[in-house]
Amino acid sequence: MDNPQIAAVFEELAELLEFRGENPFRIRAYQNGARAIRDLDEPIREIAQDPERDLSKLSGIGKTLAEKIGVLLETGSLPQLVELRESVPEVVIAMSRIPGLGAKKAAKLHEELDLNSLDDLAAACREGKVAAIKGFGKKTESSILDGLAIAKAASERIYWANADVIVANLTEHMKNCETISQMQWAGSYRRCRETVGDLDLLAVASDRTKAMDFLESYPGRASTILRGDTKISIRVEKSFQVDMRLVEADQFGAALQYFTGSQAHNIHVRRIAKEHGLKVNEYGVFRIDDETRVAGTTEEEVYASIGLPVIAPELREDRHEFEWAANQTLPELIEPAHMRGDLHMHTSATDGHNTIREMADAAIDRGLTYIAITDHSKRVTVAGGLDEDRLLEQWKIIDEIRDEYSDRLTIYKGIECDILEAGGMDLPDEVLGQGDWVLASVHFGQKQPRDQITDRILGAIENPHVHCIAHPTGRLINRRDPYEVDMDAVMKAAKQHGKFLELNANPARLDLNDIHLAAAKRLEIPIVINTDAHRIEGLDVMRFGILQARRGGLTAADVANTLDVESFTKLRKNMGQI
DNA sequence: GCCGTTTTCGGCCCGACTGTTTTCAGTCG
Repeated sequence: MDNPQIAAVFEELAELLEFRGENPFRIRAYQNGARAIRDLDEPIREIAQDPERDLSKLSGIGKTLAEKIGVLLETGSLPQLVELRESVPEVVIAMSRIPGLGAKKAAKLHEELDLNSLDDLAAACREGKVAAIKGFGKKTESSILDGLAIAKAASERIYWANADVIVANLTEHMKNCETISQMQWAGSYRRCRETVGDLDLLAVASDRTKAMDFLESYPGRASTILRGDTKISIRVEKSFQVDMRLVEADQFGAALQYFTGSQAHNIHVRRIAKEHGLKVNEYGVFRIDDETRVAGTTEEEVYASIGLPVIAPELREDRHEFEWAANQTLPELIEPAHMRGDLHMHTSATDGHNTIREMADAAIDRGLTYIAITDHSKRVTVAGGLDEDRLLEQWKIIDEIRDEYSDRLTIYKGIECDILEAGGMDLPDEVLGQGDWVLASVHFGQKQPRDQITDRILGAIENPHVHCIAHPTGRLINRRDPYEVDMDAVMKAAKQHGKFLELNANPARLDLNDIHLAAAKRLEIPIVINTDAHRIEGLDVMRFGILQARRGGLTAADVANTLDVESFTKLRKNMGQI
């Protein structure tokens, strides 16, 4: 089992224990353990096998969890989990996913009414059986019915890029609200997570009622979920939740810090604050002994009050950021202005929509100084992939137009060559050897077992004509799981053979993920961030890749295509690629 | 279940909102 799989076991364990009414701190210990393992940038198996190291020394892992990890690594399962699964009916778990119902209420409903499905629950609500239970009432009953209707859509996290569009529209609307003097988006949107579950808007308003009315007048509003004195929640576009919190101007920094999260990061902030004799909440920072307020207007103040510099929102996951902040070693994260090249794009020769010249001109418009043209190889028949002859023909064209671009843009002769199902590359070595830049990628046989697909990718890495693995895990967020590939083995091989790994900037892909990126950084494997553009506008997704890189803690120095052409060439020479 | 320059026991972040309650539990973030 790998880190995510082990983390998933403890997450499920925590969830099931909640239904059993276990000690909430014990539940949280399992959740913390799961997070610690998921966030680890090295394989937990290696730590377990290293006689010099001790799993229980990891933060959040104690004696009990270390033992259970051992069992999982050895046997692949945990008897405790099997038992718990049998004791908690699936329908109870399904019920707890309905907004407003948690573990306690779901368990109570199941206990009082004989329910076998969500349909049974809906029927019970309509018959008034739910309202008759002690602790439940008419309103709960109707909100369960509402919740059932939207449960599926409401639980779906959307791509950051799509949330960004909603944010832009709502910002445009709210800008016209005269009573609001200050506003900012917080939450996972501000932390630039690859997906966003809801949006948090923070605002200072002289008239809160008017500000809430104004939000409710947003044309895209579908409904209002709740409205109190300081907080309102609405749904936009049928199901997506948007919260607005109204705070005083001198609380803005504390509120921004608080609502940006993550929850784990905030818990850590408050723990440090306690050690300083301080209490942090969304209204400010206060001395515990006499309630004196010491900070709150800006985020800088809040962090400074506990002796830390401001931490970039992308890093606020309680991974390494507190250690870095304390040591003054927070990374200077990569920014869009750092990018010089884009080494993965398609043209109308295969499934792209623009010509080489159009892509080149668009790249120049975007401030790039080098690109690689990387159309598909012949195996990708649906895309009209290039065979040997057509590829050599395309490279001849690139040779011909290179001179006229030479003072502005270097154009590399590239290919996105498929790694075949049975292993091996889709084009012969003597052809690949004539190009400048060879991406290798998996498009077929994605569901192969772990060993098989890992071997295919390792084979590509060992091929001297391959320079980079494109979209190394193949996942499509919310739509397709990653290959069962052993990423640790891929990274070690990439390091050993001097190959790049791609961070694919397409908002549906974004592989590598933040944990992979942190691991690559630790192993000093150079990353390239590529757009995989299929048309001119596709070049603009670069910024999504950069946000993902920031979440991995990458600086410009960790990303090879921030280098100018000369330095990039020098790096490749040092890696033995040319 | 985890953790420790006050602690190996006794804590564990903190508050808003809701619904069903007469003072609070559950849920959410």
